[in-house]
Amino acid sequence: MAVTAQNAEVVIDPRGESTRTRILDSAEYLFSEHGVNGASLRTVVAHAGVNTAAVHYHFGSKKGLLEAVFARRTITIAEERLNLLEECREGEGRPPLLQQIISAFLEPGMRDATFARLRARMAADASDETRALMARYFDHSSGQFLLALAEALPHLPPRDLHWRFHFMLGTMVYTMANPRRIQALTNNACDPSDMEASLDYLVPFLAQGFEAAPIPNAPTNIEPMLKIDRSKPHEEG
Amino acid sequence: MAVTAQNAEVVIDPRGESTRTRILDSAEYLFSEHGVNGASLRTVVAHAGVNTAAVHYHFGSKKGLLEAVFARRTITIAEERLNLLEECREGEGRPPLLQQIISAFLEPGMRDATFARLRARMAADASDETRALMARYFDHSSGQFLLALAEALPHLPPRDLHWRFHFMLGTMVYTMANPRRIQALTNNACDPSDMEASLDYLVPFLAQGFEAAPIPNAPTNIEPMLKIDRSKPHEEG
DNA sequence: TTTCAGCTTAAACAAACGCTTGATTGAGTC
DNA sequence: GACTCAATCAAGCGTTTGTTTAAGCTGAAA
Repeated sequence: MAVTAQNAEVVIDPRGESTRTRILDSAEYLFSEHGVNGASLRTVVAHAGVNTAAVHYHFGSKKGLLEAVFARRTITIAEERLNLLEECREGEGRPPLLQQIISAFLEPGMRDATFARLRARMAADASDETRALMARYFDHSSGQFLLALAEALPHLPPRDLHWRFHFMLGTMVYTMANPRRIQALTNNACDPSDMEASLDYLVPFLAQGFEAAPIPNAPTNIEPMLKIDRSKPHEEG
Repeated sequence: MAVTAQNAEVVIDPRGESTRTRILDSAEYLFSEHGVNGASLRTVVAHAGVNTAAVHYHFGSKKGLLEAVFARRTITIAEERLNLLEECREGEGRPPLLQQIISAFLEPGMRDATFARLRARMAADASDETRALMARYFDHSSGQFLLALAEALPHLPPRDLHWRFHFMLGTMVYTMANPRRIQALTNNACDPSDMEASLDYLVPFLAQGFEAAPIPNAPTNIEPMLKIDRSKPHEEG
């Protein structure tokens, strides 16, 4: 617990640390609200109440700041995903239920609506750099969940499984990105910023989709293999 | 008919029209590749081989250029959607099949991969302006498809229907936006730029999801109504 | 008290941004 | 042949971008 503002300015280094986290908080908010290109460093430092050079002192560059924003939330998301997946396995029946796996994958990433929106923006920005950044932090847990899903759906060919995993990412990202659009479309009846309610509708929808029959005709060539089981969750850069 | 340049440069005004469409083509490509903020007017005019002032002469501003890019493709997409929906109704059984409706909704928007990517980018950019632009061009056809879906799924409460329609938009947009990510995840086995193959996997997945049982507990209040049936597909601005 | 690294500051840098200007071109009209 | 006018051009407008500089401040160690 910490006290703030007028009195004590929290625990550790009251100067450096508060500036750092204030920059991170402001950047996370403004990047998610206006996009990384759309939010300038000057608006970030104005929002954080710090100097322009502080960004470059602490993070080196705007790109470094983005990676720091991303890393701060992503590492815990990936950890919580794997923890929840572990709980699924320990639960009642040995092969975990499909809905449990899906929920374990989605829930940690949807708790924080602000960061979720930033992720959605970055997912839409298909540049090589951004894709590499996201892959670096998410590929491991994605691979683990592909394994778990394959276990829960043993009859499903890997090709179909991969497509449907991709579709699941899409619904998740879009729901995170666009709370307002569905609200407008439904006269404010559906509120995706209520993440719990979103999951109530999203998880059964996805589970049902995953359980659809495989697509019969293989148009071109043979099925691919799963590409997974790299031991390190991510590596610093 | 007019003749120009070396031989014949096609039909109408050989000066104005080719410049206009060259700007539109370059802007569509560069906006979709680097984002609207990420692609400057200077790179657009350099790619198009025209002068900077030509953009402002023909489109007024960068925002006007974006809207022109958007309008050119969107109007035909909305038309083709409604045509395909009409064909669904005329087909065999009177109540059109769920998969037919979904396919009619998705297919026209996924033919052009470049513009599809731009749409995905704009969908992730949740600014009021962008959302208003997309709503202006798409709300009518979306409303019609919500009606058709409600007809095909008479047992499904509107609330569930709206959520699932939202999820459908998500998978569509994400699949359009991120061809490379699923390719990397599956060792190039899944290629979303092959739109026909994408649809083969996407439509049954979504149809199955739509047919899931309704979510039982209504957490807060009463179901909303459908908000549709505005006669004009869009109005110029 | 002096020293010194850690951190913050105001000010400025070159480059890139969207947009405007005034002159120039060339086909159509009288 | 003079005139009109949409269309294009080179050049530059003022502003904002990410980044750097050099000086100043602060709190703890010596």
